[in-house]
Amino acid sequence: MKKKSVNAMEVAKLANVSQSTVSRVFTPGSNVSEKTKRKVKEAATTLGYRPNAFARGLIMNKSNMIGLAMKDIQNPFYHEVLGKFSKGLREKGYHVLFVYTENDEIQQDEIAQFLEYNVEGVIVTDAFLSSNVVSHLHENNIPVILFNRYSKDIPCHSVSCDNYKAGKRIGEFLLDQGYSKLAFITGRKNTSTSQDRQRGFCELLQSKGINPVIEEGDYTYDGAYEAALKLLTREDRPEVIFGANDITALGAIDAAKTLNLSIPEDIAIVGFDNIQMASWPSYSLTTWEQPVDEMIELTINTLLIEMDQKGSDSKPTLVSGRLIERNTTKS
Amino acid sequence: MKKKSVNAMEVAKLANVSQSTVSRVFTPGSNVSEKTKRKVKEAATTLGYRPNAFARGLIMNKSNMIGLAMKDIQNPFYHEVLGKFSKGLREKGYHVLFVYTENDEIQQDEIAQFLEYNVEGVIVTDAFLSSNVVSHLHENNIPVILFNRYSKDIPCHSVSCDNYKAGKRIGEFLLDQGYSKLAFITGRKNTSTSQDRQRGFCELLQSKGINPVIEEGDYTYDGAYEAALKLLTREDRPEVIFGANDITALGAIDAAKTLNLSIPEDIAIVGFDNIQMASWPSYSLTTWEQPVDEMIELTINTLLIEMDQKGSDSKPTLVSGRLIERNTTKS
DNA sequence: CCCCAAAATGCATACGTATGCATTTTGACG
DNA sequence: CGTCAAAATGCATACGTATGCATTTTGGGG
Repeated sequence: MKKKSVNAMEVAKLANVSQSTVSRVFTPGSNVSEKTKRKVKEAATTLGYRPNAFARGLIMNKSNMIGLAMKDIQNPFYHEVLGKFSKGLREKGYHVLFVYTENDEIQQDEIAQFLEYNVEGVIVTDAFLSSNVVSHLHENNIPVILFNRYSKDIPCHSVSCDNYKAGKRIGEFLLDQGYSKLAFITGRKNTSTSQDRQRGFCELLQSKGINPVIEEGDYTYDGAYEAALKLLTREDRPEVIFGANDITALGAIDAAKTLNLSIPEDIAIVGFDNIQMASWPSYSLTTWEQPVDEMIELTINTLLIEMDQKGSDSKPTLVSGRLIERNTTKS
Repeated sequence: MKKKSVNAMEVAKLANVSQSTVSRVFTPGSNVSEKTKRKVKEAATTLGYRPNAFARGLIMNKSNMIGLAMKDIQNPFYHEVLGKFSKGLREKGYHVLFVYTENDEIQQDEIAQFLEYNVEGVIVTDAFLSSNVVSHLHENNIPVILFNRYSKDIPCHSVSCDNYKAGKRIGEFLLDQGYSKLAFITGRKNTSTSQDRQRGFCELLQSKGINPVIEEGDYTYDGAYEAALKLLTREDRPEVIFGANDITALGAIDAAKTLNLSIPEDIAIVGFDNIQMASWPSYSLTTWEQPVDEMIELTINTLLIEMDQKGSDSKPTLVSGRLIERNTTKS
């Protein structure tokens, strides 16, 4: 069985034109008469011809691919995000080269794929970049954008929720509800998301003279469960736990249930992300909704602009979101 | 700012060799002396050279890419699967071209991407292919494999859990526990997974003279919640609900909780997939574990074999899995 | 019917790599 | 040191497409 690579030449022969003309038919905005365009398209369909993306990419120095890196984590939030990125990018004519990374930090050899395949941009969600990886990409004129992460040490664009403000707003909300003993379960400590939510939350409380208890989590259900158990068995039990994300909050809910505490009477709980599960009756979690669609759109647009005019100043983009009140806080 | 495409020629000049030699250095198994290999690699590092995958793919007619198609669904099971595929394929030297589809059936224009980029194989999870799409791929010598799906109308390989046997086994188990009034909530009716689980379950029960109640779901939490409400408010309430997957079962659990039924005393519930959430204390769901790692490995290996020697007979591969007993069934 | 600008098309080349074949280098042995 | 097979390297070309430039065709006005 032979390799049947139907190429532009064969189409050209069948349509009695030159290979150039075939190429032009498949290049929008070229000068081709309607008549030959029809003729060529017909021939192409007959032979089942499709332009070879490799040859095209080689000569045009354009791959139409975007690299998408994502870390292994049990958070449905990112599954949703992945789908929306894929859809949004396709609408703009780009394809997704996907890399799943197991390390906290994107490694050189994972970037290597992106470079070899000439991706035109890279989106990183839920993972880090060391600054030399970023500069490695920048040297090759490939813009990078962090989704839901940022770092001031690393010169690249980012789009995320204004976690600091959201943390403050949540603190404010909880004080308004009359709570005075509050706790926070962190995510992985080295993530900007966790840090900012904590900082906003704590600063607001401290400005009112309240010092929240901090317990360390890692954005996983199990980690949060353990952390919540510690908090809930303190002699001085908090009245509210704010979890760094929804999964964390769900872990805390289950820990409370295990201890036969009732929610929100004995312990109130607040999460962050508004994943689908947060609305399930078993949990009905009060949480912060990130405007995912807006964030995705911003990310894609920022990246496309950056691909056009390389080297604009990198700056973090922040969106706000809003509080979703459900039944894990008193109303 | 110029396009700085460091190519093999520049490396060759720096290392005082020919471009051919540079190419050979980056082609495993070629004849190159150790000395020049070192010299070239050093020059390559200095210049930051990476072989251009497009040029390489063009001449070798080999893209080292696998197309992965996945449908939009709120099932964490597939998130896990995606990660493992990505990892497994990379270990074999392949990259992932990712396509998220919103339709039940993979469309021609989604396949088009795969063809243009010369993917060497296609993995489809949780979605369908019409037979003309499959033949379209086969015409181009691209093997396709269905993960967790199959169809006897469509001539292509597949790897899935033996859902029929598992359904039987679950029926058997529940009868052993002494239940006699059983119900099943389907997934999307047109999926082989849902059909087979239902068929195995029902056939076993019917062989014992029991007719389970069937309620229609769609593999979503909300659909299952509604379906379970219907079942649980029947005058003749079932003792057990078997949900076509874990998400379905979780929806059923929450419906039961909403009605203040206790689990498993008033109503027992069984799921399928053993997603992480099934083990969370709030649910602690009895379910069927699919041997995901084994399935992934089988899928990848089958695909690679098929890529080597095209055109072997397509046959479904089945694996078994096992029952995980937790607290939603009496022990 | 002719003329000429504009539109359409063809020709030739370039993109960066792999590889068959020719040529040179290596190194073991006589 | 000479010989010669094997190893290493270089040369030239091909992969399939896009595009600048040259050439041909088109069509409208005189």
